[in-house]
Amino acid sequence: MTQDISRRERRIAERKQQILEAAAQVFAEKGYHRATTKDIAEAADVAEGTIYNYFASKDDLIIAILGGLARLNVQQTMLDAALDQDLGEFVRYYVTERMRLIAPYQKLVFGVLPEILHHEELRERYSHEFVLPALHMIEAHIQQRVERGQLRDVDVPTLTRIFMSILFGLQIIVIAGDPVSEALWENPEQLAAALADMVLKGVGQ
Amino acid sequence: MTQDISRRERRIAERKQQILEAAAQVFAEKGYHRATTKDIAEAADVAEGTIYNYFASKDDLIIAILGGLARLNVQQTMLDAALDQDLGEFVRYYVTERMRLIAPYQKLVFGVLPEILHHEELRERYSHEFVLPALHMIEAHIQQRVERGQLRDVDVPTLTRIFMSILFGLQIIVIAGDPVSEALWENPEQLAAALADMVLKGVGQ
Amino acid sequence: MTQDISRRERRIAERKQQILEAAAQVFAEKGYHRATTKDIAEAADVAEGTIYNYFASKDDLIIAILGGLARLNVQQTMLDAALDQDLGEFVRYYVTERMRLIAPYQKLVFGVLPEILHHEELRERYSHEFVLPALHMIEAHIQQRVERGQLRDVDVPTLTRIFMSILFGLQIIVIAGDPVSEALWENPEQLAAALADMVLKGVGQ
Amino acid sequence: MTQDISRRERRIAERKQQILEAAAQVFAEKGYHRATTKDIAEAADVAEGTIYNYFASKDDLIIAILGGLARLNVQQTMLDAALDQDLGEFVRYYVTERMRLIAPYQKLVFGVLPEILHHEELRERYSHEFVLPALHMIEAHIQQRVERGQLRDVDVPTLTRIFMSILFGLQIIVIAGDPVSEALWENPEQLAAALADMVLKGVGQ
DNA sequence: TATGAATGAGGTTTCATTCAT
DNA sequence: AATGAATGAAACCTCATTCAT
Repeated sequence: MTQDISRRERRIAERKQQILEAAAQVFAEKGYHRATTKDIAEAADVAEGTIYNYFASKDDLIIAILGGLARLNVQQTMLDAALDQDLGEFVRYYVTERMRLIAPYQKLVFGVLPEILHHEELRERYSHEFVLPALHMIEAHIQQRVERGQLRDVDVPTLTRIFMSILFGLQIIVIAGDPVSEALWENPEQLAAALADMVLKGVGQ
Repeated sequence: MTQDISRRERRIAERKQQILEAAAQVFAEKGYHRATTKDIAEAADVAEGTIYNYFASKDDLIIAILGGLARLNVQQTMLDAALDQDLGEFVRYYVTERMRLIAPYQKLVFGVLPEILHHEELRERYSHEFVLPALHMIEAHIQQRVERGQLRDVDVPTLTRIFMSILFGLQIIVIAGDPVSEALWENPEQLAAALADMVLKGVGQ
Repeated sequence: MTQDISRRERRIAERKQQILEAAAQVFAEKGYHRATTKDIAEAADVAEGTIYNYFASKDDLIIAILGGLARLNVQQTMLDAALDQDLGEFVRYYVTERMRLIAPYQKLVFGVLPEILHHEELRERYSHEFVLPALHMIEAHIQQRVERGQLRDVDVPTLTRIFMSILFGLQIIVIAGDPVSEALWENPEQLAAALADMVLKGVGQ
Repeated sequence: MTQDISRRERRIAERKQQILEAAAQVFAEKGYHRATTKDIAEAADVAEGTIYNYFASKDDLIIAILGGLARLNVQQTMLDAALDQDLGEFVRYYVTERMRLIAPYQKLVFGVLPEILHHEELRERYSHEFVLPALHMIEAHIQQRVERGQLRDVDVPTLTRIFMSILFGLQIIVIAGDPVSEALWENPEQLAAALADMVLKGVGQ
């Protein structure tokens, strides 16, 4: 009996996931507004009406996708564990890890971003569940390293934003169609190494 | 007679501009797809039909806006003139200048970005008229400074992308709703100084 | 299961037919351009959007109607079977039959004719699926009768066109509002008899 | 003074004619509904607004064109003069003459026909000013020949309709795209001869 | 629960007509 | 009288959502 319920719940969860993945794929491909519920239904191999048995509306799909994205942030535990790596090693590790996690969702993010940004509630959620946690986690981590004397005396909040900006910004340049950035993006280790080198040592003579 | 023609041409140009600005404003506010031609007409204080006396379609409005954005890039002449500034001074100057130019168009850019990215022709244009020129100009400038021995031996294309990523990426974080980044964004000089400091000297001990 | 599919297919076919008949009626009544999709939807007693579940566009409705008209041509088998009738009997039979078939579609034809004639693809189809088959069938039939020595030595293609012109042309005069022609049109047998008499014997002294 | 007025009137008449011819040409080419007032203005080399200084509406253009068509009918005087020709000669003459007159207006007629047919007032006018006069004139003429004993005893009204149907109907077949009919249409004399031969002698053995 | 046809609000676009210049 | 930009009604069509099966 309890098992029946849990099996049922699992089936529901699976179906939700199936539809969600289809939606994510179609949003990534066409952008939110150009993606129709028909497209999504076809990609999920269900009928259009079925979508509405699992999600209240098309907007609801974005919200659910956003929830999935939130889980993409590098885990706090990983960061804690990484405290013992030296700074360069850590930067290389973090950049590589983050790119590995984010890369598959690049197009999706840009497919739904405008929708998120122009939708009060969604922007709040995106901000609080995805962007700010990532910022704060890395900010705290940097702060700890500063306290351990591994960085020279810089403004930690500013450094955090600059550091994260690189990762976010590179996505834009890649998507905008710069082949050099695309090549960088496809070699996470190499990029991570260059980034670590420049960020740590600076580029001045 | 010739005056009549030029007056007429000027009036047409002014009207185009009026509609374009209204469209830009509405796109910035609502995003391309949520912005209706009705909205644009109201913002421009003309009838809906009038839009089509000046632009062939709603898409055409984006194309025209994109054309306007292309003119936003820091001019080559500015860069050439800046070659004699020392490196730190230059970074501060460039960042400040670019932020000053781009800032008013931030929301607009994110309002139309998804449309651009999912529209073959538009993406090409955006890429070739806006993103790549900015990259190549600054890349050439950096290369010249490398040749003058002002930078240590770094990979110029990579440095260029990293540097520009910071500027593009910061926009995302600001728009995503991080108050710290917003504060940074609103003090271009301060941000420019911090950025120059970190980029040149690095953050390592 | 298979029954379900066939039932579904039948329902779809029926709905298509329902919409098509409504469109035909409205086109006949108002002409293609004055007929709006709203009119058609009302005549079919469905919502406007429903039309587009069955037809890709308003143009598509004409194409479908044209397909229906193509089936209106007197069948080849009928003509073959009629070879043994004597000439006068045959003319009377053919004229009667053709009028009976065409009459209900007169107004429809003239409602969509201009659209067809000014639309490259439609004109081709109308020509190849409706006009030319009718011409060629009757031409071949006449040729056979010539070979059987039932007609004096006339130019068969020319005779064919003249003969068919009478039928097509009478429609125009009827629609143009000549009461005498209308009376003729409403008594197919009488018209057929007169026509057969004149065509066979001529009107000269 | 009076001359001024008449000169002015002549200028107005000329301008009306210029616009009318442009409209006729565009209607013939595109059909009434696909022809825009912009098209007509361009073809007439005037501004769109100018059309409305001479015609009350787009519909008004059709009415005026119809008036021009009415003058196309073979003149009564010509028919009277032809009474002395023998029957075959007359048929050849009439057919040739009518084709010569009508041919240039074929496409125009089919461009505006549906509009005429679905417009109460226009259909009336087309009928009373163009179709019926032609029918009645030729009917009266045939009647006279019957009385002179040149035709065997046929029903004159019916013969008239059949005869005129050939001419109207051939237009349809030509426009519908039958190459044989097109060839016939382009050799009025030959067609007239064949027609006269068949109509007079019949095609039976 | 799954389906997919039906819905209709609302979008973009066209174009006959008006009217200030 | 001529112009052509402005107008806005109305057209065609799309698509998120509903609901009977």
